[in-house]
Amino acid sequence: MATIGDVARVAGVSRSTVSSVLTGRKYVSPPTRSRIEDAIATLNFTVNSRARALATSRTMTLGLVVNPSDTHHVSTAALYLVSLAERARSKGYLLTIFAGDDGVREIQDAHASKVVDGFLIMEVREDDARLALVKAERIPAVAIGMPSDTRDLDAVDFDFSGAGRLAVERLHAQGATRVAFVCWPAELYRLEATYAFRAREAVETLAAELGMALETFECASEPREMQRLLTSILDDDSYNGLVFHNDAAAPILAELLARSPRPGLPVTGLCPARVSYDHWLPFETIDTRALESTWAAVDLLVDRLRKGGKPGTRLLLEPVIVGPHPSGREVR
Amino acid sequence: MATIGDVARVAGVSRSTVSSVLTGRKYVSPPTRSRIEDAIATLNFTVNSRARALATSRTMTLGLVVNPSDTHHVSTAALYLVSLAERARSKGYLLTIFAGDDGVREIQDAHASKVVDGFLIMEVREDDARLALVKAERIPAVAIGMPSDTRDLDAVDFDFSGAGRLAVERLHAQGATRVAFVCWPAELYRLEATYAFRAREAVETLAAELGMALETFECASEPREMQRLLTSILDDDSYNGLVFHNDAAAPILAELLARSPRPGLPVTGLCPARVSYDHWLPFETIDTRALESTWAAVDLLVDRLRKGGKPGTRLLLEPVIVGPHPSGREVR
DNA sequence: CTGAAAGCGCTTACAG
DNA sequence: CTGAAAGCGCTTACAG
Repeated sequence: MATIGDVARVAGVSRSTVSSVLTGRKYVSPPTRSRIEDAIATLNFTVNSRARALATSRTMTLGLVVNPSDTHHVSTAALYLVSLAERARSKGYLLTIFAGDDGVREIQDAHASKVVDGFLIMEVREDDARLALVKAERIPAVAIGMPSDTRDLDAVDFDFSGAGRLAVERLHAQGATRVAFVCWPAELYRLEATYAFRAREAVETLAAELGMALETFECASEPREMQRLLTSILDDDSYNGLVFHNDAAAPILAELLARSPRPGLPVTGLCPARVSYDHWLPFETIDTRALESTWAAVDLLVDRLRKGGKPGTRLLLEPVIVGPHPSGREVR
Repeated sequence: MATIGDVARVAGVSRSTVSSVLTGRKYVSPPTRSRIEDAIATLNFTVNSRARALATSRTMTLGLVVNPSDTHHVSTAALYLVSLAERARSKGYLLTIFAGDDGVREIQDAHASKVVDGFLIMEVREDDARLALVKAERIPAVAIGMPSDTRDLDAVDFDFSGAGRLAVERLHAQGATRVAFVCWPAELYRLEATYAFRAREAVETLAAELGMALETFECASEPREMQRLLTSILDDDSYNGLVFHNDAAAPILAELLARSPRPGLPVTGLCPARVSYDHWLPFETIDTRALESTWAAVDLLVDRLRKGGKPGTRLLLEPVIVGPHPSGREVR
């Protein structure tokens, strides 16, 4: 493998001059530059990223911190990993995955060993030790999720509160008075996963304000349980509205509604457009914009890394209604 | 951040001795060792991975090469990214994602810039330029998929041929004589994605041998198309058997069968147990063991990296029948 | 506009 | 058993 020294020799210049054209941080006269470029081409030279990382103390890679057990519920998040990597790459960064039960340890280790420049933290909780760590240690990071306290923290998320309210409004406008709210497993609310409890809070609060009778059903993660719960709700004629926030149960709800449609029951779902599309959900859905929010997080982190500055940006993506069957829309 | 020099000073030894305890490649007397360990603890020292990588010329990270457009079809693969990262980490490696339309370029660049030690190549095709590259350049890599020619190549996959045969046998044993075979979109066969065409070849060949009438239906990737195709097949009473190999269409088939069950129609599916479980597929399924095969690929690559040796290992995972509704089994 | 020198933080023969 | 020295392949002030 050719090194910068080889290039310098072939081009008849010093190593620093080669480095100058490589980094582009210094003016190099056109003739010298082109001699160097020729040498690079003939030697098929590529900068050694390890050496560069050591010299610059930047690795040009982002760490994605996920909790492997949470991913079980939020497996849609996994769908976006590849897109995240593409997004990062388009900005000159690589993406490496940190999946460990103890995210704090992962971040500490990775930061101490200087293996990445910053972190994207997924499946954020209201009281999240990982966020406390990055704040305290001033580790570059952005939260994908929205805890209440975002002082000194960069955070990006879909507006789950707004979406919860919008869902209730939609049903209210259709005359719903007795509404069932099917949501995630109880565990996620115990953990206070922000995407779960923000939506729930909004749904329950607005329903109360509007004088609607709302019943909340935490939905277990076993298909059998899901089916039992959903069947009992669909069979209960007293409901005239359903708010649905559980990506994992979406295919089963679609199945049940396909088996016995309930045209008189307005349903509004919250899930990524991709889920709505793949399962062809037969009801309107508020796109939780999973892809866009993770992209925005990448953009924000890269920006912070490049320009520095104090964290504290809070970015919330607006709810958008899609479907039923948004097959006309570009979805991935 | 403390460096190895700081540790050496505090412990009153040379930097090389510190390095010896860090790498564990040299004997260090217990007293010296414990002085060094104390110093490491009090200084909260962590090896700088960039410096180590430069010195050892190993990065301790694996590159996962995926094709972002294929992932659309094989989105289940994405489900396993996190697990792959965990598996790699358990062996001391990090995992970074390379998602680009031109996998060859990705690999070349990453290899030249020495950003990873080896590659896991997903969604392998029969005639795959990425594999040609790693063979020619002797780049450490393992294919997740099984091309016909595996000379000088490490390859791991689920036995899609065996599974195709098994599926046909199952239906044959149940007296099926006129069988519909629903498979992936035509595009995947044009590309000769090995998991797709191996299964298909096996299904078609064995059905012919057994004198069964088999009709193959390539299934588009739009839900609407899927539904149309599946409906027309289910409505056609002349079929008395169905082989189903299309993870993406699984939820829709489940939906249709839920709506109008066809107890007289034996169905055998090929898909990851996870898909069968999540969608609660109402028919038996041959688990394509996606998680296990990717794990095996990690293990093989790490082994190759550690022990060296000529590539040429060919590992095929045996088909296993699960379901219907394998809810009793541990699935992730 | 270009180059010589020092430095990034490790590891690894090589002496002793 | 331990240490001094060279080297991994870059970048970056600093001179000139």
